Amino acid sequence: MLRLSKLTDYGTVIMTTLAQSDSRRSATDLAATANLPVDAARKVLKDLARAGLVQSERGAHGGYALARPAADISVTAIIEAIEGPIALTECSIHDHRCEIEQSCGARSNWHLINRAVRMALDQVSLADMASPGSGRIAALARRFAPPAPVSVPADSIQRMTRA
Amino acid sequence: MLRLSKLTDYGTVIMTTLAQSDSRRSATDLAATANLPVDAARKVLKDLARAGLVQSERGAHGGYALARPAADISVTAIIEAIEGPIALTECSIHDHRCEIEQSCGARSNWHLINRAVRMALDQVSLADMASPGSGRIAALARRFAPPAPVSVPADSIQRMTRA
DNA sequence: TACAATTAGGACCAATTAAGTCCTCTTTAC
DNA sequence: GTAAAGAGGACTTAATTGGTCCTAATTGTA
Repeated sequence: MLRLSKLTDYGTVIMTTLAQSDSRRSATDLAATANLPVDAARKVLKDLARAGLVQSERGAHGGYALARPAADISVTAIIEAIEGPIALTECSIHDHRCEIEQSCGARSNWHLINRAVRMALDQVSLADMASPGSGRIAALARRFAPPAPVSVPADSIQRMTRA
Repeated sequence: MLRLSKLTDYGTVIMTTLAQSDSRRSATDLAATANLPVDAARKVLKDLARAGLVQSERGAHGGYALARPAADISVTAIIEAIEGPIALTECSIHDHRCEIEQSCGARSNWHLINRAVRMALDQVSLADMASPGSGRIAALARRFAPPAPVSVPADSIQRMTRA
């Protein structure tokens, strides 16, 4: 569906909450603040810790804190920590696992499209997510808009039907 | 998983095949050319027809053809024809269907991030997909690369931990 | 007119994936 | 020693996807 999993969504919310805290927070505490199911929050935090995005401390008074400044954590990093590498199609990462690979003219393009999407996500940092009014994300969206008019000029249209 | 469904993938392959044909092709024929399961191809073609991306003709010698020039069909259109609107998160399209909506600081940003991704996809046309050597997609990927150095300059990092 | 080739529109089932729980173990402060 | 916390993973249920199949409607041709 080209949709992030719910856990990933939770992940961004939790990270945003963490970015706005100045001390270590427990999973329970974070879940309560962010209004998330506790067990799910725990699971997500474990993933984030494994990926090195948050630092965990065990034991009484333990909890989680960002492992580095929010500006240094991209949305991509959060997504990939929870659901693995971004890959719009099977062939955008693994080669040779697709049966039609030979006959498929689209493959090399998927690599590139995947990269474009990944870069879009790469350029949004947790700091951007956590400061709604900053306008940096809006600026990014603007930068990605088509350079010229939205639709291709009619005389440049090359019909793909070939002889 | 942030992955397109297999049917969508088939859709792009089928459309690519169609873009390279100069006459109407039957579902069976297209499936054979593209090396896809026939039933799946049929299903995809029905979706594409409903969305107005291909024109169908019933009866003997019926089949499918692109409804407009390949340069006028975006990858977004193909994706949305098969799996509905692009929405990275629940809240990127529907408002009010998420329980944590009030408390969630990330929502407004997801709208914008979603838009950025959508625009990336918007700018790839079927004509681009169908001509592997054109370099237009590579150019797009380049345009989306971060403007300055990849990592934010250290002195501009604003720690999100607040008092 | 009958028939064969096609698309239209779903229904159905099996396999996979995601979401949500729960359990046990380890670590640490008090 | 005990309670609070994270680590790691198993398990169950629900949702989604992928693949198949069936029946109707349409159209060219013998």
